Amino acid sequence: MARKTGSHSEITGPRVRAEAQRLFARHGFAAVSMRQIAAAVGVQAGALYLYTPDKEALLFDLLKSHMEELLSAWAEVAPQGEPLAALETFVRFHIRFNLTRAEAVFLSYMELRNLGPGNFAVIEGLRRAYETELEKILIAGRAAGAFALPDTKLATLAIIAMLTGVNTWYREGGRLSLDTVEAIYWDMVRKAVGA
Amino acid sequence: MARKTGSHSEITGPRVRAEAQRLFARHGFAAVSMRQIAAAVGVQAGALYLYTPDKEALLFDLLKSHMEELLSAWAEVAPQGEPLAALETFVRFHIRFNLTRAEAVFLSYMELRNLGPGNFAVIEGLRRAYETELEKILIAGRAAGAFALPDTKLATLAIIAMLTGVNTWYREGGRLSLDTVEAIYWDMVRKAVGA
DNA sequence: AGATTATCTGAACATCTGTTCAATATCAAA
DNA sequence: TTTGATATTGAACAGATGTTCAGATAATCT
Repeated sequence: MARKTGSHSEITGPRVRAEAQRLFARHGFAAVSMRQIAAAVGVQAGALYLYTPDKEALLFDLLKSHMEELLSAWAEVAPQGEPLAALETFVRFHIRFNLTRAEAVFLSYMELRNLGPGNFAVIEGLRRAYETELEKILIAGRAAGAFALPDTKLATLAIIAMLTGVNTWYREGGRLSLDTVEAIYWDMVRKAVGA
Repeated sequence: MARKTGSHSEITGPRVRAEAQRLFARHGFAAVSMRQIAAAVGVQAGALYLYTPDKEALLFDLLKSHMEELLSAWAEVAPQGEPLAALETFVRFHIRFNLTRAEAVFLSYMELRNLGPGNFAVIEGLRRAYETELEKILIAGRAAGAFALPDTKLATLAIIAMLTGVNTWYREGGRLSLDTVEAIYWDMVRKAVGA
């Protein structure tokens, strides 16, 4: 047996990444073997190396793609107007976007330590770029007198931590609708920044 | 070679737990082998099984001890008075306590998935008990008209996520003193709850 | 001093690890 | 229909994995 009927790299490649993301998120990077990923895809372990040079590169690829999609999704939505409206847009965007990609978000927070120094720096840079997007809003709002904040850097990290926390408990069909959750968090953030 | 001079279970036992915690936090539970832990303690792998029935039990022990110490440390500090003061006490306690035990906190958030269902339920129960401590304050404050909160459960989770986030960036000797950080976070929390 | 208990070694177990590669079957183009 | 590129297998590699246990040494008790 060798090449399988109907085999195409445009199909197998994405499936490898998808199964790897699912398994890494569920069990952790180190706890998942290449053979488990291969089995989930329906292929032998050796075939994975047509799609990644090694295991760490597979993780890095997932994290990098996620962060880039996060940044470009924000770029499409990012408002230019008044800081208060911009902050509300950010809060709702962050909650909604992260909930649709819970696995990738989980990985981005939990598996950074499995990256080598170079790869780590790349992901950290992308994360910092995202944080800067929020801080720009806070700085503008403070300059305009709309927000009362002792420290915009800390406020940035505090708000992002608070919003990302939604991922740990929100389940579709639960007690509160996504819209309600967004509204409640926006209410708390708005008050926290003194607006 | 067999028993070593000066060997005592009261010394080796704690060292096993300490090194395991250090290594698990640094590299992740699945990525650390029993032989690595043993080497860090200065002992052969087989000797670890005098102190734990298996690897998962070692992790469970660390998580359970941490959560119990967290709860009992809070019990010693927990104020009875007015909700606003109680909330400030909680905020400062959470930040300060968690920073002194960064490794254990990290483990408690990251390695839960490596526990079997029974052990998982125990830790989750302890975590919920801690969350309830905060929610009790929020409920009392809302009843007294001191806080304006649409949902105390969400506020509980939001506040804890925000405060725990400090662990990801705070470093001793950094830009801000611990006192300043506490004050800034307390300012944001106080405003967020509408007080 | 001798007997008992506590602590640790070192080898062994079966199985799993990431990765490489020659062989082979299918696909797409000429 | 032949040809070359593409996708996959399956075996192999050297080493690591969690765990057990008989044997050996040190500490402690009588």
